[in-house]
Amino acid sequence: MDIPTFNSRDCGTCPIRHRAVCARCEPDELLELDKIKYYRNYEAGQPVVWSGDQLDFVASVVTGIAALTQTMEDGRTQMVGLLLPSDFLGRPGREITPFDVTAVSDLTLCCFRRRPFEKLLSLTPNVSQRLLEMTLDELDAAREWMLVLGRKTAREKIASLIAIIARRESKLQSSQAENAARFELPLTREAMADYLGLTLETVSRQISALKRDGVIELMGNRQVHIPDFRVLLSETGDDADGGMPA
Amino acid sequence: MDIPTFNSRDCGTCPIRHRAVCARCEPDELLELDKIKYYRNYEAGQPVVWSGDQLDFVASVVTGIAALTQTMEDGRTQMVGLLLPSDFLGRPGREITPFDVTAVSDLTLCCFRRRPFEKLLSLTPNVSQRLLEMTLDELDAAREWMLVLGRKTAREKIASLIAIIARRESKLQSSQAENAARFELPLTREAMADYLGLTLETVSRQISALKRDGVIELMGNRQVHIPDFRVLLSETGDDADGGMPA
DNA sequence: CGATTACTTTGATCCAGATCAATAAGGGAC
DNA sequence: GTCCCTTATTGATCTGGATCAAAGTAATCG
Repeated sequence: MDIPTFNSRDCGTCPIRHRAVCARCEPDELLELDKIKYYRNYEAGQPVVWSGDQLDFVASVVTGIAALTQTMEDGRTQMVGLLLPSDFLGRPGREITPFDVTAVSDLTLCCFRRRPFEKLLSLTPNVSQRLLEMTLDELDAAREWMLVLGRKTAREKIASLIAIIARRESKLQSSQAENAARFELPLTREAMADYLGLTLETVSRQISALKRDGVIELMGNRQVHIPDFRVLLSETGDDADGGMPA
Repeated sequence: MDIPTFNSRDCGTCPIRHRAVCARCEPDELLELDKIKYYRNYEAGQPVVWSGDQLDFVASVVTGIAALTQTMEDGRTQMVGLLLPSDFLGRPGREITPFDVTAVSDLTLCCFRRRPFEKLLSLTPNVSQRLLEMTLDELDAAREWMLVLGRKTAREKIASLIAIIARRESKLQSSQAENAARFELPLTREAMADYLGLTLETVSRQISALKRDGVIELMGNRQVHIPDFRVLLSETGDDADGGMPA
């Protein structure tokens, strides 16, 4: 993950300008992007949009975490996506969001008004290629997650979720000296349950079990320490090699 | 879903040229696409690629059905995607497939060698926009499916699967005069189980139950008749309005 | 045509995770 | 500090779907 520093300040804040785009865009493409860009902030728990509502912008996550959830007629809910920094939200060519979007932690979005963004897309192959890449990544992650939902046991689900978060978090601080890691769990037990297709009681029980078995250590409810990452991975049920991008 | 007939024969066979692309492409972009295009055929059951293998082409489905599946260390498998005609397979910018691709029925793919296709992508905004659209559709479908896997009961899962297939099939023949439909189930019980995160016994039991309750009628094992589509939908657990694209 | 093989249905039992219910532990605000 | 409220843990019981086991039904092939 090399971040070319065409313009270091902006590259750090707007994922659509990150990497690929920055490296290859013409300066005036970037100017165009900047002209229609603005930031929005949400507090933890606050809704971004409801399913069925108009979403008049597309955005990418700068900091914080957003959840995509779907709700059934009788109120059962399933989280169908977890947007971490640099993930993309919304889609060009569609006005309506098919799921609820909620800020799970304090959240900053880098937004682009839809119309100008779409226009820009049709003119600049690099921007749309970058967007395609991001979308394909999210699709891979979604499919990875289907395996988790469809076939894993409760214990494996918890281990998988912790592994994914650990990987994303420690990628940011990239301080994973060896096989240990330490980070903050950004989700409540309920949110985890919602993501994993479990109940919050089961989540709690399995976390306790992993703690008891020495796979993870908890300081308070959120601060996690993983003494040996390989042990955690062996609990996910995944293939030793290929497992888990996201 | 209007299919503009820029060139009716080709539009019917190559989904990447369908719709959006056909309507907006310059003739020479289409020529470029045609130059690097070729067809491949697979028999039902035959593998297209294995997880981890090189995939030196990208493709879209012309006829038949392909399944994307992932396998866990201990052999548990989960289908993570079902590619129906016009769906896209493979991704520009990545050589390796992260899941097994198998022909579920006899299958024809419209293939493009990777390199020339990527080059074309970077030059023609319309083609990459079209591809982006298709990818976003698949992403939506994947997320829809996460709800099915995470929160639905076995009966609801079966009803959802039948509803999705019915919608895709009858879209093709668009002969759904009123609320009835009749079509071929293209999957074995085992493949359904694999997609739904169930066992084949449970699939069989639930299909029998839906038959007993008059929601569906079977002639042989594969031919399905749905007397009233709305009854089937009420069994999916989805919201009356917003439910199930894909 | 019967034989072999693959697919499907149905039955009996078991167990992982849901559900119901209570208690404990943080974490602000005052 | 105490009170209130949200989040988390733990226990007891129940149940939907898995698992194990056995027929039943098509399809394919010599």
